[in-house]
Amino acid sequence: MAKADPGVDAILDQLDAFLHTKQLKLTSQRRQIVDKILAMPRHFTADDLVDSFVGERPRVSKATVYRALSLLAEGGILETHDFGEGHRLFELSIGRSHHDHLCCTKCGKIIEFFSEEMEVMQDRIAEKLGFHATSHSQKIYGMCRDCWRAAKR
Amino acid sequence: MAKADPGVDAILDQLDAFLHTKQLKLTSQRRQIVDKILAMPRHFTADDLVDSFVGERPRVSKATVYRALSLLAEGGILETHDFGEGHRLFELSIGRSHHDHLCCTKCGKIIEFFSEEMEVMQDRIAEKLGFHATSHSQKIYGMCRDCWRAAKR
DNA sequence: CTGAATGCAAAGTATTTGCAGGTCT
DNA sequence: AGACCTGCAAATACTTTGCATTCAG
Repeated sequence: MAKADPGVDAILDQLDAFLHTKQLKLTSQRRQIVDKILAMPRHFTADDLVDSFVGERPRVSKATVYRALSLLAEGGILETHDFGEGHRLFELSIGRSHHDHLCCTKCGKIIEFFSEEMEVMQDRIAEKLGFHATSHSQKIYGMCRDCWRAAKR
Repeated sequence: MAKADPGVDAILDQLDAFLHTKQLKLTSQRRQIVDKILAMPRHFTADDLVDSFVGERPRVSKATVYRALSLLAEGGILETHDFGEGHRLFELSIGRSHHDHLCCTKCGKIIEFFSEEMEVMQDRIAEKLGFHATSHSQKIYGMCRDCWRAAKR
């Protein structure tokens, strides 16, 4: 299953390349994990991924999932987010352009956005402060349209 | 001790006001916690605060510290940050204007910055997406001047 | 073949909670 | 008096680790 998933090859290629640089191996479990990630919603937790293996034939253990997620993040295949809910969220970064997030504190909905102007401004600020920036994370918290409407009445 | 700390009264006032709105009480432990917070570095963890009570005469328990920190955050006296190290950092927000952070991924140093332009832009983005924004958090990760210099050679 | 990876369960962290007794207002 | 608070220890939630066995290159 998940044999024609768009991007699976590109991801495995990048993973393999990364693993080679660290003399690590592309195991069947790591392949399975990549497959599963493609079937996950945009943002998922380590536990979501672990759960997706319950009752599977070649089961992958929790420890392996956690270890793989760290590697994937280190290799730039996944990005991690912390929306302050006590656990990390992962998001596939390959084939997706950089973006930031609006988080509804009421219903938990997450909306993505991107602003070139903002990116430029961030670089300028970092530079001015003698900082060599490599990434950034920006979150705007509040209420989405629906929750706001519901709260106002 | 900590009797002439600048701001302690302002903070206790705001805390007391907040507690009243929720019919809660300003206990001696909560006062002690506020005192200790004033003696903490800019960013501190719940555990730092718990530790600051070891061997004190009227000791304050871990549970109480955690409960108080939640209240203080809820009342807008503290702000919480998550720099992805597995624990929350707290920061006094009273008497301090809003700001964002540059985080050095090498040495852990945190530099604050503020940009009016950026604030305006964030509001504009939220509005355009039908979002009622209440706060935001922006972090730029990278290397500070010193670490960058050390890494280049 | 050999170093790396896996599964399992146990160990850690960080934080929360139940409860009996103590304390503000 | 009565609602709220506290300390304690036990419970949670998430993540990491030790170790014997299995596997990829």
